[in-house]
Amino acid sequence: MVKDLTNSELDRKNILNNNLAVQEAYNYLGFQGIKFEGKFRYTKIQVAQYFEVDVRTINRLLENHRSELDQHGHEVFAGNRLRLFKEALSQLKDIDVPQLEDEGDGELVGARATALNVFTFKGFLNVAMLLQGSERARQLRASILDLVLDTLNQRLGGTTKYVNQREQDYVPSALREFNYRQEFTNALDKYIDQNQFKYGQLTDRIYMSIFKEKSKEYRQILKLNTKESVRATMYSEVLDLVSAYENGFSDYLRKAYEEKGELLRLSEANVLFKEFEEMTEMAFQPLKEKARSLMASRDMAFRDALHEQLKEYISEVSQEDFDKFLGEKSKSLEERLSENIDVFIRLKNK
DNA sequence: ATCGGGTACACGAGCTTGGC
DNA sequence: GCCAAGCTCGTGTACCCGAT
Repeated sequence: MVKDLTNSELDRKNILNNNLAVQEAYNYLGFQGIKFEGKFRYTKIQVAQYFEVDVRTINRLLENHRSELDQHGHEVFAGNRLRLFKEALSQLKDIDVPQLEDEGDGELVGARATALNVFTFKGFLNVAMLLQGSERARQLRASILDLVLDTLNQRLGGTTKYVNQREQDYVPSALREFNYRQEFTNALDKYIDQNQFKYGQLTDRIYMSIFKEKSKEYRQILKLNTKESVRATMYSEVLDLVSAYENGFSDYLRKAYEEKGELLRLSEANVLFKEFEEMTEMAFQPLKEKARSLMASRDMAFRDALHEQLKEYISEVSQEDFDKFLGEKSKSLEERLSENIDVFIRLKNK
């Protein structure tokens, strides 16, 4: 599916929030900005010249997409900041930066200018994603999409299946969940009649309650084969919630069993689950919303997977998330495991 | 629907001017 | 020669419009 960046704010944000990709794009383009306050800056005139469009066209983008552009680094310099920026500019002129000399005939800033539109590199990319008419912008959009895929592939070694395991919280959450899962299956063994369907059915009920998909549907959406573990692909926030359900429902089953004094039937357990779900509805609501939103948004951005049932929860993936899963602190599971060995031992001895 | 063009007004820093 | 008021200029912002 080819994304049309010019008409999807969500897709634009998902690229601009990916700092790694933005960094790659900067290196790739070699469009040198003026370093100011730690960021590379471009004046409105520079941006217009780069894309070979009228300055007026950039003005119109500013009128129609102001908040988005501001969010991605567009600013108006005035007063003291403008003075400092002009100084930085004239210093560059002295050292004779060819990039700046070549572009256009006039000065980048008039001496008496009292306000100035300035973009960061990210803002410049944002403009590229909005300009429909510029051929250079169109080419840049295509390169960006390739770059995003490349960096994703580079980081993840070709597969996005286990991208969920790359963040710091995954291993502790997975280990905790593993323990609660054991308690849960123990509870199903102890309190429910012998029935080959009980594990699958009640697990699916938990999944349905949290993210509106049964295990089978989830597998299809993430293209997992039968040997691949569903839980190994879940984000820590989802795993935590699964743990909460398993722990809570195990206890609920035990009480029902003790009250009844004999083994429960699977049909009874299903009714009990419905009760449990209603009882915890309000308490779990905020966590469910969060888990659904993170899961749907991340799977869209990282795995190119669409959870149809969670469509309304899709939003942008935050910069923090991109860093968490793809940035310097992100790591493969093998690295995480050796790091978390003490946690593992602690949980095992519980 | 997008783009370039036009107009009008606001703003503030630098320049000009005129009174002392 | 000095100072402050007022003017000038480049820019931003917000409209509208017609050509393509």
